[in-house]
Amino acid sequence: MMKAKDSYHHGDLRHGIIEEAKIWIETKDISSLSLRGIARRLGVSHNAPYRHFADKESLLAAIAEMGFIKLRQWLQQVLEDNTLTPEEGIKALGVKYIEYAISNPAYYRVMYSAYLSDYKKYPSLEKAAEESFTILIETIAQGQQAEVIRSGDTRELAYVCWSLVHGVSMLYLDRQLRSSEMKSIEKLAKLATAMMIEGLAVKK
Amino acid sequence: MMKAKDSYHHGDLRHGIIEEAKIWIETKDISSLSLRGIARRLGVSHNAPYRHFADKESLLAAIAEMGFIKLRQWLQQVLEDNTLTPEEGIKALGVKYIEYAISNPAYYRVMYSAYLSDYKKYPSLEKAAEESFTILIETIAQGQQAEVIRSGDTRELAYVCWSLVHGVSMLYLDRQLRSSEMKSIEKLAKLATAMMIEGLAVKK
DNA sequence: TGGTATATGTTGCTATTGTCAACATTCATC
DNA sequence: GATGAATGTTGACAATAGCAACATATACCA
Repeated sequence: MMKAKDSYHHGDLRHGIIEEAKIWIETKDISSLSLRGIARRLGVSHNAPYRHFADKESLLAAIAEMGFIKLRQWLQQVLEDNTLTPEEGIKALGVKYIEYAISNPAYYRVMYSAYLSDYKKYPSLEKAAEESFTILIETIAQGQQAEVIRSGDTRELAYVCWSLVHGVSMLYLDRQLRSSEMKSIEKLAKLATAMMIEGLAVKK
Repeated sequence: MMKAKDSYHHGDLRHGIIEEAKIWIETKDISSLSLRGIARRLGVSHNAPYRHFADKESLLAAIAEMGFIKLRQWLQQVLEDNTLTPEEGIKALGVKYIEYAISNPAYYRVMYSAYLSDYKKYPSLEKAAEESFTILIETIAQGQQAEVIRSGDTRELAYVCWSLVHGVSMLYLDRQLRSSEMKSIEKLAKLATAMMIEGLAVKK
């Protein structure tokens, strides 16, 4: 199924639309994204995208879903290193999470933008989001079993961790962190996760 | 300057627009917000809002600015209690911040939505945002002077705290925290700030 | 091989929106 | 009471989302 130029059919329009949307969001911004604009860039009629996405929100949902799947893959990489202690694992997950957001701004913006009002309308998106979150939950649970992470509602602890790395990511992407510190976003990520671990640790 | 019904002039249209926009964002969502819709609801011509706001983004900027001013007021209330230790103060600030976000979803959404692409276009907004952040910075600095908060770049520590409470707030507003836990958002806020304090504390 | 259902793309249309320009009315001030 | 400024209105234009009807290519089957 090759892309055939000048042919009636595009070849892989669905994929092309998603890629173009990602570029748009990265270079311009998400609020100006338009299906017609994307169609224009792809040299396709203004209604062609509707053969692949029910509406604009469905396109965003598809992108978000891919974003969560990719996020999970990134986080999974961290777990492949079996030499890490539970604390190191959680810290590494946090840093990796922030790295992901920064490296994939378009994905991350769509995943957590208010443009996707109702997650529940897209079950596969919800599933992908939950699956990436599961990695964090399980890692924390392991730490609790090893008695290096404080006991208590695992999901709640995971929410706190998630909130922290999500906050860092969003503030960074929204350019709320002063430019001088932008260079040291990695440093901030490490500081944040290090502090998080201290809050997670069992009291001695 | 009373609101005069059936008169040519509205009375206080600027204020009315902002209030109506807030209601819209709370009941519907920010992406569907339209100036014409607001004008319609206020029984005013579709272009009347342009006498008060240069464009749609300017309206959002005005709302965001008010949001930051109000946030600062909320946080300031915490500081008025002189009996708090630095740690308690920081914890209370964090909880108050989250309470603010939850109690004022429309404000908070606008303050941190991607719809306001360029903060720098609105200097007074930037100033209001920085001023509310200053409260956190100064409180942490005091804790450092009292040697109960770890030393290091104060602004960076403040960024971590801000990220955490921002993350909790955004995830809550975006309904990413499971409904069963939604009731206990206050509990989550307390847990998060308590963990944060442990990460901030000086090592013993 | 040829024919047909289906997937994919196009054209044309309507309703809505943001925003501009020109005009109307009221208010505030001298 | 007159006049300039503030505020509101009317009418226009371009862009957009999304629907319906139509066109073309593709896949699959007899």
